[in-house]
Amino acid sequence: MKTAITPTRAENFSEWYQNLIVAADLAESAPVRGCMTIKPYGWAIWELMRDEMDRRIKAHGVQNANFPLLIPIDFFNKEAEHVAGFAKECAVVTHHRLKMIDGSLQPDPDSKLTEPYIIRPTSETIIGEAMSRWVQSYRDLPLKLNQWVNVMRWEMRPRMFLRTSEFNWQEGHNVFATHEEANADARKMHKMYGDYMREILAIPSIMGEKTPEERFAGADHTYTLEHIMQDGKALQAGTSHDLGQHFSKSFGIQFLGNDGKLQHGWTTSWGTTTRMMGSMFMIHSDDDGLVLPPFVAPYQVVIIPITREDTAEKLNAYATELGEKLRATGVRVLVDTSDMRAPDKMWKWIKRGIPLRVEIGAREMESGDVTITRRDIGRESKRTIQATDLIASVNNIMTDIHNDMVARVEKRNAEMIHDVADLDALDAALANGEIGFFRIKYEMTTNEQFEGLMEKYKITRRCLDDRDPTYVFVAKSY
RNA sequence: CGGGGUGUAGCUCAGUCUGGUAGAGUGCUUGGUUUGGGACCAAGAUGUCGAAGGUUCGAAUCCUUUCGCCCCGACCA
Repeated sequence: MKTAITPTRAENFSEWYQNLIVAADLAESAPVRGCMTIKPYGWAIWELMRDEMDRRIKAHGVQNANFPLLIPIDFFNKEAEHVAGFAKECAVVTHHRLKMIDGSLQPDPDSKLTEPYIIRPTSETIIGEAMSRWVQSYRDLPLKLNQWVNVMRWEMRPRMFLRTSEFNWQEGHNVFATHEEANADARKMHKMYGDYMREILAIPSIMGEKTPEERFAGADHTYTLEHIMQDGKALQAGTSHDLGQHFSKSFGIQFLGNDGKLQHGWTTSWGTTTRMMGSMFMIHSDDDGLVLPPFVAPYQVVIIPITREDTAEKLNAYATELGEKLRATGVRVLVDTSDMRAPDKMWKWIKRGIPLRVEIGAREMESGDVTITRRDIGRESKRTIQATDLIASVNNIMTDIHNDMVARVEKRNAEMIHDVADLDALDAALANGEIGFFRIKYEMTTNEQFEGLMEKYKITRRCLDDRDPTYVFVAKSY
């Protein structure tokens, strides 16, 4: 059977992924090293994801703000671990003017900045500086801030959506009076992300704490959401950090308690990025292209009139009218009356992952029927129902699709997680070509033998198992 | 930054070794026949051959310089 995407997932997974992005018209690589242009269809998905995430963030009492893109270099210098973590991937702004020199436009040597700026790779430092002024009294706490911005990390190995030099994200930064509150907050945001990914993106996450080796630069605790791709590799899709007092001490975030004593605050930071989109595309899609979870699909339903020359006008009008009735139930509908052949339209929207396709031919227009096909299941789900029944049930169909998608990923995740008794068993499984996550006692991974396996198989510790933190998941990752 | 590739039509690439004035597939436009899971026929448009310099009667092709990108390593939301 011919597939819309070649090669297929089984033939070459990473090439399939690249072609998927292009075929679904989501993004293309930009004329800037490591960067991508997110195209309108891809951005529409991000806007839906962002809007829902933003609602949930605000429901936690967080306020949005916007901090500068450029960060003075000495801000970065204030937290030692943090510098070490990001120094190797920073873009630096050194000049403020261009000049024509020997016929080519170059930074004007006379415009060199006395102190360079770095383009933010993350904003703990510049937000920390602001917080040190904004937090004076215990009455100012908790202070909860978030921003939706782009950041830049000069990554060595870019991949569309998964790792680009520039990416968009939300970064939340909170301050509390006590460590208990801060840690509870980091966990709360972690859980919020997990719920969001399941309820909106139809992705059940592997959730847990990062081991000390894998922690964020400058954090006491890092809570992560790991996703399992169809090829068994891991992808970190979101994190929440308990930063302890590292940043409050580096930046002087201090307040007077109601006991009259001056003390340092306790901060958290938490973020999700456009990488979530990559995860969602990789997890749900198939050899015919994108499969979108209904709640973030820019169009949830596409109506395709199967026209002939003599019926086109009436059928297009009828389809448009049906589209209006469906829209009135709250679903996002596209009526494709464009000047293309019907089969071409079908493939176009299959590749773009629209959850439900509705086809209407001339006879159906007379009988009041429509033919519907679910994208997540494919042609086996094709059936003919009354248009009035579709209108009555379309929202339930969306929920069904979403729930089925969650269940499918949940089943696959379960199959992809393997318990291993010791390092020899892990070695044997990997040598045998087994893919997925391997669950092993954490204490078994803190030795040279494990270092050797990490090297040999390119595996890393993903996170501790929330259900029993003496166990750790290890896997290959993106 | 080390090792290996590559740059030619919107896209994917052939042509370079052996110099002779620009090609294929796909996409695009038009016309006709088609139309419920990727149609067919015909006609047509599209190029500073990454850039600069050199050799030559003549350069995509040979030489020199230079720039970009891709893959493998270190890094990572």
